[in-house]
Amino acid sequence: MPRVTINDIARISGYSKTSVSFAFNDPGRISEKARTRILAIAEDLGYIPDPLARNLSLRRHGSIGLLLPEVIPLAFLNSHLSQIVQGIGEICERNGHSLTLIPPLRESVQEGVRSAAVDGLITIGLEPGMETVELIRQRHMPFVTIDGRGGGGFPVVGIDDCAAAREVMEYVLSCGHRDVAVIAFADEPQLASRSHVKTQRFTGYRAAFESHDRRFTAEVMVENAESSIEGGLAATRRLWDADRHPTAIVAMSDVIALGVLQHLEEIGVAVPDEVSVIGFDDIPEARIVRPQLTTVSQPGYEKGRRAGELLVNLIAGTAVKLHHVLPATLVKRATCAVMRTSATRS
Amino acid sequence: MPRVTINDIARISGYSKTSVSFAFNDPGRISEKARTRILAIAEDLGYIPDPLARNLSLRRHGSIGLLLPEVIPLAFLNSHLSQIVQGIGEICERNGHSLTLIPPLRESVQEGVRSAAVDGLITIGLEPGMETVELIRQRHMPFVTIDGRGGGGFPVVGIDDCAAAREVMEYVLSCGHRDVAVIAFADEPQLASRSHVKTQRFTGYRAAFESHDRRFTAEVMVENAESSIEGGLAATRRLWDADRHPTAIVAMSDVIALGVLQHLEEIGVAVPDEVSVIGFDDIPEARIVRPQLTTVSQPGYEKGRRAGELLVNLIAGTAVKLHHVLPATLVKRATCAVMRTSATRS
DNA sequence: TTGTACGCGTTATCAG
DNA sequence: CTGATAACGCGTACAA
Repeated sequence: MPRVTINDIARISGYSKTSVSFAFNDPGRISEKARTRILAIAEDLGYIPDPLARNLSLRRHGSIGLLLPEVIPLAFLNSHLSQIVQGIGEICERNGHSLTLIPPLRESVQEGVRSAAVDGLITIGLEPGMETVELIRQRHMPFVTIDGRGGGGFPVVGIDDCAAAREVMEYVLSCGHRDVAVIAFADEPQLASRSHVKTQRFTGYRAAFESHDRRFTAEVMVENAESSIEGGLAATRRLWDADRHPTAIVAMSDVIALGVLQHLEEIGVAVPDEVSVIGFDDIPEARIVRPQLTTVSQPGYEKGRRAGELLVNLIAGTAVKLHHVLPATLVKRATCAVMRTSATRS
Repeated sequence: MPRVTINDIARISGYSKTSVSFAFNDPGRISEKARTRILAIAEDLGYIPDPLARNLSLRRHGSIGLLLPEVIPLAFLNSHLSQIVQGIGEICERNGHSLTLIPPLRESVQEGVRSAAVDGLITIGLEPGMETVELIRQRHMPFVTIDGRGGGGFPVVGIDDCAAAREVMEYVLSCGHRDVAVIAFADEPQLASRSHVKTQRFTGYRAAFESHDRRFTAEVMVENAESSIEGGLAATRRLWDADRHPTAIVAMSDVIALGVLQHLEEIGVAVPDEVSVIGFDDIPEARIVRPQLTTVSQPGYEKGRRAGELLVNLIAGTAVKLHHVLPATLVKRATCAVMRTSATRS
């Protein structure tokens, strides 16, 4: 049995398409008699308006898009994203939207934007001038960026990454650490979704060093890593394989830090006695791991919620504040300790 | 500046809509001259085909739907879902689809199905005869169920929950535990997405008890809980508040078990010395928590992957095998111990 | 209160 | 061989 369309109902009931549509969407505009008859026939044939055609007519999709900078299996390796999704989800629900995850299509983020069937986009780490931004604008599609560079008419939700990074590094330095390693986000070939955050963090680290009369660039070991447990594990392995033994490792994300902890445990290095480890994000796992992870708590859920709210307002044309900076705070748990005054290492 | 449509390009170029469309989608069917001219004008005006209209024409959405039994913030509290999403994501990517998360719309799962703008649905815990199933069928929409009841033409991907539950409980009993508590999934008012799994698990538990010449129903304490850390925490609190102190707690999910561990730690009960705890799923956190969680490892990623593959084949009309049962194995880590032979409790 | 016509991109079918 | 016409699906502004 083929699909039942509005025309079938119109033909069989003897009324026009318009009347059938009104029977469902604007009952007051047709006679009670017509409505009853139409609804009965529709019910009988199991008529469901085709969402495809319905969306075209209404010029809306009923869905909000989350434009991912990387493939889904990779993106969800970081539970911070999961938290953001939860926050966006709360708003979607409230507004009767679904949430469409848009990975790079045929390896191209742009291709994803071109064909995205959504009413608006939440993006990650966009900056004015990027090609992706131009494309979104060309499609006249409302969008919000999480962790991007704001300013102008650019709608952004994020934290002050520079200040947070500085606070972390000040803490590490004040603990007496002299041999510090930073495990940073790897540069992405595609959408450079973390480049702004990365730059901000480095600025913060540098400021901390300078306030201690030290030189970041000359003193600190920097490793790049995929933001995942595996990434943190590999980066730490590279460090030790090259015989570089920092006494403190500052990771740009908790999942990376989790990998660091795992590798250190495997090679028998005690945390925090021999090496301190600090993460960033404060994902749920940070409280589960032992010792509990010292990290920067940033509100992932709230970031998603705000971005969702802002986007919905942008779609409705009622947006007021385009620039949202949420609080982030250093949470001192158990993986960062004051350096012992003995010889730092061999 | 308003949206540029195919009609604008047709009008300005002097060709018809057909030719414009061919210039993009079937270059061989128009002259080189026409193509060049059309493409130039389109480029110039920044023409992007409206995905809304394009989808209607092609009768496809370019998206796969994941029908969630509960609101997004709640659903993602369990990382097992996150793993499933990753698996589905891998397939989406490969086929150029996006992934649409469909929460209950206006508190109704059915409403979500009605308006879902997707080419097919991956659902959770559906069983033949359910209202939701009828609705999906009415929409002529291909679907796959994860953790549902199979048989007939019902496409299912899952594990043997009964056997896995039996194995868990056999192990617990063989460790000498006499006072066992089960923390089960709470019954859902909406889509009963966990009822089949729950039934299967109970059947398995019961079988284990019987093979030990004991009676499950009479002996075991059963608590229901939301599948989240918070849920496990609350259930454990209820147990202890009622002065019921099992020596082994069997949770139906790892997140619940994580909550159990957290509460036991808070009230100073040693795991596994005083109480053993067993989870289900083997989410990444099970290896992060200390002591490491004894649990049933079921392949969340693979479940998603298989479901995605099956759905894509169903959409293409090339599906072969409709019933996929994946392996699940008991992983003995550190939260379940042999009962000491001393008095079990006061 | 109800019907006509339009919008959108693709493609089967037909005309030149 | 090239290019145009018309139909698909629905909702709704506008006309009757």
